[in-house]
Amino acid sequence: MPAETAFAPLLVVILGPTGSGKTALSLEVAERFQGEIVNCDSVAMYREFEIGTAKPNLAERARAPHHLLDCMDPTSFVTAGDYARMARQTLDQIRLRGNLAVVVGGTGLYLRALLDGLFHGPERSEALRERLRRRAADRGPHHLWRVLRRLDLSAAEKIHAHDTPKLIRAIEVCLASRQKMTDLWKQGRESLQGYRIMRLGLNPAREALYQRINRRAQQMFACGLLEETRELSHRYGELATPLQSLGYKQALQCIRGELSLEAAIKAAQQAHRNYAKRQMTWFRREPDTTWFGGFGDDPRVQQEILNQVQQQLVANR
RNA sequence: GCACAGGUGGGUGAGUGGUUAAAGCCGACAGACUGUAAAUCUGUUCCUCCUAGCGAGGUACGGAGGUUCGAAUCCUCCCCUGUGCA
Repeated sequence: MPAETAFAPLLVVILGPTGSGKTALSLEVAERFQGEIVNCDSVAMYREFEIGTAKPNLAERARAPHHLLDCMDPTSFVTAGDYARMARQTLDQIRLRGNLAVVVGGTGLYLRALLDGLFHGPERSEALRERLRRRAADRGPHHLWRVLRRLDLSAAEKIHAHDTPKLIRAIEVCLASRQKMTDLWKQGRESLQGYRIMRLGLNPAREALYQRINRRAQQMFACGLLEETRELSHRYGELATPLQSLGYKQALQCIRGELSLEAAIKAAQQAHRNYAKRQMTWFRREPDTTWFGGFGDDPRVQQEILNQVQQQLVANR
């Protein structure tokens, strides 16, 4: 370990798929070591979205300070860049207070943006995107890909011709910066400095995870997800970003009469399961992660993790 | 009991004599991911073998026979399911 990081403060990162018990675990860690929790879940950042996001409830939030939770207006957009900036500021403040920062979340891109940084590229341009989308609509399915190939061949080789959002971002970067996106990538990223990062991964058995996800999604509907969705869609319009996400999307379809309640629950469960799987694909690549084959609310898993964090904190001194 | 309709791979559902191990969709599994990522996209998906290939063999469209060079597809009988009439 490099000398300058040997005495750097510890940063605990808890990652894992949805339903793996990250919240319960983070609370234990924060309580025990005077920690503050930094949310790293894209949808949980939006205010007023409660039931469908499985945010920590009020009693849970009282157990430790929480950050980047409930901090955005439902009509706003958050990007990975926004998140990384806010999270880094939050981390600085926690450090000044002498507390342990515990980053908890399931949004892989946000976590990477925070820890590794993003490349130095231009921000989104809504106008440009609108133009691209419109042109793509009447010029056929591979139009965007052909445009990108002309602007940045190696980017086009990496991005599949069907992957519209990534093609649009790449074209946007090339056009706005007047450089190839892949050239900008070569300039590197600004990774988070000054912390000893301890990544703890939760990886419960797939079958058990899916069962838990099914149960939880059903409970969300039983606890009033439909009512919450109805209210939020009235207030912010059906197009509000968080209303497009897991559970809310299906609830909205049910409200519109496109899905029966039973079908909506099934679809929501399915979407959550698929999401959990995608998260695992992402997190498996996360470097230097210590994996635990259980749920974060399992006392044995908690005990083991508490011990390991303890050891790291002692080693820090 | 009679009359129709139908039984296809994990599910759904095409296919009605031959490049059909069987479309498509879903699921499952695996993968990608550099500013809306709870998004978006890709691959594999009967079994066995290898020199790992538009490779070889074996099974497979309810069951048993049959017709045919060749059957998921045609014929016979049987077993199930749905609907209508008794």
